[in-house]
Order: sequence, then C-alpha cells, then structure tokens
Amino acid sequence: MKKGNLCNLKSCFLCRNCLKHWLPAIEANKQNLVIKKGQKIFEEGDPVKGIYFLFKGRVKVHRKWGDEKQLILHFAQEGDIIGYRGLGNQKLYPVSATALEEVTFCFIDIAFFETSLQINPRLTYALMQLYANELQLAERRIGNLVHLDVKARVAETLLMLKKDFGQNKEGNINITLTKQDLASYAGTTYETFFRMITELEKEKIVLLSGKDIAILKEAKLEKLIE
Amino acid sequence: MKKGNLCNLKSCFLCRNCLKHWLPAIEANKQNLVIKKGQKIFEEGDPVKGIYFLFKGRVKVHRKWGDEKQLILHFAQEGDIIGYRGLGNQKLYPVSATALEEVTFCFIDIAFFETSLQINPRLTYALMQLYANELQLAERRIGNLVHLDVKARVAETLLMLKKDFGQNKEGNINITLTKQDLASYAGTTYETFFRMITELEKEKIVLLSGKDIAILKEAKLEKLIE
DNA sequence: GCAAAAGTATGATTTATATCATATTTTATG
DNA sequence: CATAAAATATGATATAAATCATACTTTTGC
Repeated sequence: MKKGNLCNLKSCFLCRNCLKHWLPAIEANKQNLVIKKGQKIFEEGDPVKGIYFLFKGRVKVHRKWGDEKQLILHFAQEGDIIGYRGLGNQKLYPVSATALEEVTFCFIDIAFFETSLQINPRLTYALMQLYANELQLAERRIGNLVHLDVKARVAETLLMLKKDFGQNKEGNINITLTKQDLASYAGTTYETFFRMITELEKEKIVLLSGKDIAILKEAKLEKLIE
Repeated sequence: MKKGNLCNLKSCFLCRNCLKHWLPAIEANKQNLVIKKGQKIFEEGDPVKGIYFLFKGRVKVHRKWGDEKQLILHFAQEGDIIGYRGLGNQKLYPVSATALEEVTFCFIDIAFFETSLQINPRLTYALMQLYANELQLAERRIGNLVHLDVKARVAETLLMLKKDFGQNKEGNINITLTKQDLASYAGTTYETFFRMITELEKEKIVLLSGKDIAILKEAKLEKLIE
C-alpha cells in the first residue's frame, strides 16, 4: 500500500550488503508497507515469516514478562533491519515490534531472505557482525543491571539514545519517547525513572521540556557510569 | 604442548561446520594447548588474536565491573567455541575466559579463521545462528534481571546449568562451581545466593552436598520463574 | 469539542536485597 | 604437614528502589 516507490534499493541493510546483481531479485520479492503509530509489525510468539527493513519512522522492539511487565530491548530507525532476533533455532519471534510513529518498511519473506544469505556471503557476514555487536551490547546491559544503580542506568540510557539517534539543532535527543518507554528501556519503573531524571535535571546535567531531552553535561553522565 | 593428538578434526565447532576438504588446512593451522585450573585463556581488553575451541575441561567467560564486581556470562565445555564475543566491530575481547579445571583447547589465529569463514559459508551461517541464540538468551536474562526476584533467577540458573551440562548418575548437575561463581552467574551476591539456595533446599526442591547440586523437583523450579 | 484514556508528577510505605560483620570449614601451596 | 588463602555459613543492618496512592495534564478517538 504505497504510492511511488520509497525504496531506492540502496539504503537498507539488505540492499547495502547484497551483490549488485541480486538487487533485481530483491526488487521482485520486496513488499513495501506503511503502518500507523501504535501498530505492531510482528508480535512475540508469532512464527517468523520474514524480515523487515525500515525506510521511515521509529520502532520499539520489546517483550512482555508476565502479563503486566514489559521490557524494551531496542529502538530501531531508518535503514535498520528488524525481525532478525527471530532467526535462532526456534523459528518464533522472541519479541514484538511496535511503531512509535508512522512507519514505512519493507517485508522480505524468510525463504527469499535465506536464499539471499546463501547467495551473498557478505550479507551473512554482515548479519553475523551485527549479532556480535548486539550480543556485546546485551551483555553489557546485563552487567549494568547487576552492578549499576538506576541513576547510572538512566545516564547510560540517555547516552545510548544520543549516540544512536543524534541530537537536533535545539540540542534535544532526536527521538520522542514517553517516560514509561524510557523506563522500560532502562529496566526500571516509571516512578523511579522519573525521580532519577528529575535529579539529573536539578543537577543541570540534562534539560527536559515535555518529551524533549537535551544532554547538557555529557561528561557528568559518563562519570556516573564510571 | 600435547602428547598424541587430542583433536580428531571432528568434534569442535570449527571442524563440524567446515567442508571436508578444508580440514587439512585446519590441521596445518591449529595449535593445541593445555592450561591449568585458574589460568586465563584470554582477558578482557586483549586484542583478538584468535578463536579457541575446547576439547576438554570447562571454562567460565566473565567480565569485571569496576575493580571488585564481576559477572559470569557463560560456561563453556567440550566442543564449544570461545572468543567469538570478540568478533564485533571493536577487535578487543569484551570478556575474559578462565579455566575451571585443566583445559585442553585449540587455538586458531584470527586471519585463518576469517579465511575459513569466507571459504565455508556454512560456517559463517552456523556462527550467525549461534549468535542469534546467544542474543536471545542474553535478552531473556536482561528481562529476568529486571522482572524476576533473586530466587527465581537462582531457579533459572540451576535449570540452565542442568540443561547445558546434564546430570550424572547420582543426579547431580554435571559441573562443579563455587557458590560465588554461581552467584556471579545469577547476577547476585554470594550471601543472597546462599540464602536462596538454602531455602530451595529446605523446601526439598534441590539437594546440596558440598559443591554438588541435584535438582529434585524441576517443575517447582520452573513454576518459580512463571 | 468532549469524554476517555494515556501520560505525568509526587509523596508515603514497604520490601527485597546488598552490605557489613564474624566464625567456621575446606582447599591450595611452599 | 602446616599455614595461608579461599570458600562457606549466618545473623544484623542499611538502603535503594518497587509499590501504592492520588491528583493533575495532555493526547487520542468518536
């Protein structure tokens, strides 16, 4: 459901890492889609039918614990691949992906994706590399949860968001999130997150206005983490 | 430093996933080594010089937080590959690997390993698959740290160890660890770990004798995790 | 444009778990 | 074998952070 062709066969993870001669095959197999804010691209427990590439808009990758509690594992943006967490032994998505705003993306079915991996060893290698980095990140988070206090984890969260999404000309981190989502990403409750970020504001380390967050003193945030 | 040839070019992750015709190349490039209990195979921060394959003995993969605190990320055993956590963008090991007993392993230098990946796409794919599984595991651990209490995490730890290492004829989990290492793996302190496992013993869910741990009621452990 | 829902903001209370302290037992080592 | 070092065991105390409670504000949908 897309007017024109948003995909230029260049920018996404798949096209960037495939042989030029494979691009027509991608062209023939891709499926462009648009979804609205709040809609899910896939849901935890669903069988893995394919892989997704984002052209526009941000997505949160998250998972439930019990009925109430949730955890956000990743925020994805333009150019990113999502759904790859489902490529383990068990062919079910271990996570959900929900649009944080209107999102345009491309769907590649799993069979074609697997063929692409076989035909483009560089793609397989690039994906492996991506996993290696994600694993490192995940394991650092494990340690941070065990050994850092919430304030330090909030600091880490803000630094990571700035690194991943950059800041706009006003100095605000370039992604709009609810405090609840920020808390779910930092691995704490809304209330505690709120108290910590309020402290950081009082200490003039960050500046808040509505959902906008600007980091005023990056060095101080880094020091909190050690 | 090994009498005879412990490596049969069959059992390790590398040999299992390479073309038959590549085995002589592995034979020519491998380096068998033995180290004693407590010795390190590599250390966090070291440049990644190669990848290791275990023939015999168990290894803990761990990382320090600050000067005092540590976290165990993985226990590896015969047939396992270690060092692959260092294959991300940054070519430094993010973790250390320490022998839990006498360990025999094979060292493959990084250049030869990278070549092996290029020549054996199946190897790259298998490694990717391994990362995918590890990432899933790591992210489940993140959620468990955020949303489960220590007792549930201790339960999870015991179940995972049983799954990975099996149990011997006496019913004990087939790996010998100090309570401190178990605690560092569960993401808690020695004292709290001890209290929790003592509770589990009082409830007749596990049986302890020295360093041996037997799971008496697996279903109850699973119920603790939900 | 209004009602309902979602998000924000804070104070009070509880609780899980880390920290501290200390004694005993087991294991390693010259 | 002796002595040091590491691991085990357990009680007492402190504290960080979750939970509960409640009011206000903004956003969303009909």
